[in-house]
Amino acid sequence: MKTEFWERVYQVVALIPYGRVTTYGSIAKLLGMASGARMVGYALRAGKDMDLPFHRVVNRNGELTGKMQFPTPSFMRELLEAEGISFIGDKIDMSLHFIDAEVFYL
DNA sequence: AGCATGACGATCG
DNA sequence: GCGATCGCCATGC
Repeated sequence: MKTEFWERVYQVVALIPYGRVTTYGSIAKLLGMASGARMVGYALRAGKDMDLPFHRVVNRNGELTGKMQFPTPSFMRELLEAEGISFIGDKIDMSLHFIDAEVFYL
């Protein structure tokens, strides 16, 4: 990786609990970039070849905005449903599965 | 150095 | 509730 910021993003993603999801903004804030949510997504895209649960990171609205980056657009959702995550239409039921990055990252 | 781009987020009409 | 806009800031050309 080129920046430490990216490494930290990966570390946080790796700690997301099974069956839970967090947001780009939450991670960005945790890393000191409250308004750098885009950078988080950028970092994930750059490291999509790593073994990390990127599918557990969604935008604030629970949308799988990164599904296009997976082999197939439906793959991301399949992984999430396999973890017991429920959907409302095409979005994740945030009230049940969202967990702020600050909660699990120590 | 300048400009366009992006797995976002908040606001506004 | 939805689309248009703007702000954010690292990357890449």
